[in-house]
Amino acid sequence: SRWEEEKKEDGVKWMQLEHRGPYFVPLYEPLPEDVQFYYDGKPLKLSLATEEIATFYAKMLDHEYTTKEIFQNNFFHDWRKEMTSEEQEIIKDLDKCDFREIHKYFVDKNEARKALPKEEKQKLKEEADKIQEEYGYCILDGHREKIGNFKTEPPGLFRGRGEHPKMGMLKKRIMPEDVVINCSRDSKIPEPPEGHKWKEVRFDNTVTWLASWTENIQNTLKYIMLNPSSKLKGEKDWQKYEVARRLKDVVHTIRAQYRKDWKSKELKKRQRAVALYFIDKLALRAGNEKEEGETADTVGCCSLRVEHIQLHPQLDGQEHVVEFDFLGKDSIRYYNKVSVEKPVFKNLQLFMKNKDPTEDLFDQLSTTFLNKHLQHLMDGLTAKVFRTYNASITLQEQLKALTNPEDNVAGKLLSYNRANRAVAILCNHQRSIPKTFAKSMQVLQEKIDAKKKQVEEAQEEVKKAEDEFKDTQDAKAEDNVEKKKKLLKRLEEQLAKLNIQATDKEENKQIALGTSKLNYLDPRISVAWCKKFGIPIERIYNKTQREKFAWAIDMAGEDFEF
DNA sequence: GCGTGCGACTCAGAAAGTTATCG
DNA sequence: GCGATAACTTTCTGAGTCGCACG
Repeated sequence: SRWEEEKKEDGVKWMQLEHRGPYFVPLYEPLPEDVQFYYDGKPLKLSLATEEIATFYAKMLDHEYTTKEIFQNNFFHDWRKEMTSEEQEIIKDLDKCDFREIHKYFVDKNEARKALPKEEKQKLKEEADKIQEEYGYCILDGHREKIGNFKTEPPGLFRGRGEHPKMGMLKKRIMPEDVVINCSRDSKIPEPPEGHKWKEVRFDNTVTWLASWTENIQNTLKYIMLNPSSKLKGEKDWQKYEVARRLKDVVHTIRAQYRKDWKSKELKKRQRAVALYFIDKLALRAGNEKEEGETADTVGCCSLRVEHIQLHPQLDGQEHVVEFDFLGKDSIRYYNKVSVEKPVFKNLQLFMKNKDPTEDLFDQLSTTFLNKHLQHLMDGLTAKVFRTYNASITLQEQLKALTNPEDNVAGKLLSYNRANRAVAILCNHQRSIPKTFAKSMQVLQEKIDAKKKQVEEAQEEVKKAEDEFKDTQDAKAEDNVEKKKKLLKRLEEQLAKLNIQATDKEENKQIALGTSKLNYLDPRISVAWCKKFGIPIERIYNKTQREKFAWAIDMAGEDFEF
């Protein structure tokens, strides 16, 4: 297929890479003289560095998390470290700090920017476009490719997800001296900003990143990489789905194997087999171990603790029910009650016996051990492949089951969304209910009611016209009947469309469809579905998505099978 | 060997920004 | 046709997975 002709040596990702380096966010601009910080009720002029950090906090005053003790303590600790000794002498209590004037200054500034005249906004946009044009692209093997994130992250206060122990810590400004540049030896090497140097320039074509730096909160690397529309990323994406398709061929064998292993004499094997069952059936993530105290307390399959499940021999008329309740990736809650096969239930009872709630459910198991086993079952198989496989196969099955060829485009799109939704539910992709949800739902309902009324009126009009025609039998009255019927039909269609909209909206209020669409669903399934039912591809993929999935749009015919 | 830390990559939802829609 | 608002899109950057080097 399309990429096979230019196979590279193992591990080599490119032959040529040229770019401008990262775009550095603007330096701090001091506050105007009349915007003041107050300590213990009295104005206090801060040093530049101290003031900058104060503005980070001031900007966040509206956020609920600035009220959290951990956030405040982390912030105050890091802030004090950057103060002059004089400032340290004075500023000893965060409660005596008054950032409100600074806060107001930024709120006003924001509004002023929004209220700018059209021409001014246009000018700003052109400036942004120019930066994008200059820094937003690279040359990779002769092709101009879009970069995903070409700007350094601005300094600020760290806010992790959930109950993160490091929330409020100071995220430092990235300087050229922190940045490692990666490009090809013979390319035009990016110039560091005036008066600065790069930390390092290297020429490593076994990696895909263009620049990297170490962030100071978790002490981990951050990268500048290509946009999903790039050939490099697209090829990788395609590979991912090909691995998942290979799993389809062997999944039955693997399922038979883990069923057998439920009865293994080795406890470790049993744990692996039960964990794999969860990963397969419930699309759980692998669940690597994490360093305690460094991140929020979240788990995946292998790191589940006894406290995260409850066993019910009987529940709501079902047998062997496992009740899951834990925080997964991004501290999103996973709550599910699942009826499992009896040996699984018995094994879980065994694994939980004589354990504290805080102990590991699968105490013998690690993701490394699990993945070694999977690798042995199929080349390239890891825990996450099950998520991709089950997501994609579910979409395909749901589309088959839900699409009614008789439906109009809106009806078919509802079916598509429902199939997509089934996957999002499987993968537990949630979002917070939009703030305006209740209100906009009410508005929609009112529209529906109004439309219903119109339909009823139109029905009566039709009847009246028909009666008149019966009486008069003249051509004009006949025309009128047709006219009224046409109107009725149009109104009925509008009503149906509104009802579909309302259904879709309600079903979707807490479900995030984007993640599965972008990362788990083989796009060729969707492309094939569109072709088969004559749905324009633009109706399911926007411009960005079409760019990312160009390979699939190119490749898949209407008879593509995952 | 083998566990452990780290590097490189994918995946994640919130928030900001832009466009479409509606009265 | 205009302004408010909702819907959609883009940006942002944190949080996972997983392989491998290293001691």
